[in-house]
Amino acid sequence: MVRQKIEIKKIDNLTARQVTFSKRRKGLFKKARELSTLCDAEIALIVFSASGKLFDYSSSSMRQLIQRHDHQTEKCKLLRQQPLCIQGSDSHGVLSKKLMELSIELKQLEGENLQGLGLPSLMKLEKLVEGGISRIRKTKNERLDHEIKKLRTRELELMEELKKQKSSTRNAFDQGITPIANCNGSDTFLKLGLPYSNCN
Amino acid sequence: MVRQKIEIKKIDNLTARQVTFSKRRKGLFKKARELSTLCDAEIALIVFSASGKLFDYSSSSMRQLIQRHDHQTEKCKLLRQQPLCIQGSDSHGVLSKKLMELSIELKQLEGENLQGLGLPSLMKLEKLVEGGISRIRKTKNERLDHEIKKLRTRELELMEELKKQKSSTRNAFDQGITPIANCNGSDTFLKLGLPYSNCN
DNA sequence: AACTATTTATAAGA
DNA sequence: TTCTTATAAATAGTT
Repeated sequence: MVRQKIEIKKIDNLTARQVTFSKRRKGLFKKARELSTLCDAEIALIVFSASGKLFDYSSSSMRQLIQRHDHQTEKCKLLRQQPLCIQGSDSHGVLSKKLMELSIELKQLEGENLQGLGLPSLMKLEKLVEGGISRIRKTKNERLDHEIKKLRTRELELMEELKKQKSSTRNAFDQGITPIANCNGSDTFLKLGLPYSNCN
Repeated sequence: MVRQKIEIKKIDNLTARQVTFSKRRKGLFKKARELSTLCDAEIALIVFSASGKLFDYSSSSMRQLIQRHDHQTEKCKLLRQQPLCIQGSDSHGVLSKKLMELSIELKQLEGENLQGLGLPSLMKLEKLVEGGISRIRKTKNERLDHEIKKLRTRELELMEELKKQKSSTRNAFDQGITPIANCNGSDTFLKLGLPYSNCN
């Protein structure tokens, strides 16, 4: 790319490779920071050198970004990382302390770091999370309900339009077509949200 | 950086910001790929646009890279156990920001403040919390198992002692008393932990 | 680590 | 969005 254009393949010479790694790594991190700043993007960048040294950057919280990535990638498995690492801090340690408490609580809600808890705490936690999931499901189902209603309305509109066309033109659509929106009860979506409390 | 040098701060104009995001993102990913190839480095790159769209790259397995990163960062866990080792001031509001992020996440895991979330996010959240509760239940049941085993052992010990006393003193405990520890199977606690995945 | 000739990236405009 | 192009930025090879 400079004195001479180079081919993008592994650099044979160790020294040259190390030098290039150092230069380009710096460039890459700079570009990442710039993109984040300019475009209000959230960025996480993890680089391991060939020798295993770690370099990383994240525009906000690395663990939050990774979690968000896991969510998006549908792989929200059990492989979650440690509670947030704090670099700076406030003078009275109040925020740090609060932050740590929250991190721990969060991990525990996700079912991690439970070893320090006794049976009573575990039962309380279970109740809390049960409440949470039922609210999440409720909201999800409201959203589903809304979507389905919208689709049914749209379907009826389209049927109406078809019918008009049919009566005015007597065209090939002259067969009987009925909307599915009225075929089953209005509660299909509720079946997706049966509480599981009776399964415990 | 071209027709005119630009300042690295958030681009005001939405359209310009989107265009720049698209261009620079492409450039960033290219640089990441090149660095990985040229220098035999392991790289993970996660980018969320301001509108929440995910773009990612990893030179090998994203999961492995993240795990490796977590492992390297594990020393943070030790820091966490000494809350007062942190001093200085939160001049940039970084802590406050993280605190807020965490609070929101926590609330959402508890099934609160869900209004801003779309259907896909809600489903992912539900999955996450389901994973959490199953881990909480598993730990709780292990704890219960342990408690029950201890109690049974203790009961048998007491019965043994009673029997000894009975045979030696022929006292008022001369009625038939049998331990309950052997009355039901050893798996009572397992019934509390039935997976609920078939209840959805 | 510094230099610098070139390549590459990209801001603005179309 | 995509292309064009002038110019800024990055960087390969050298010192």
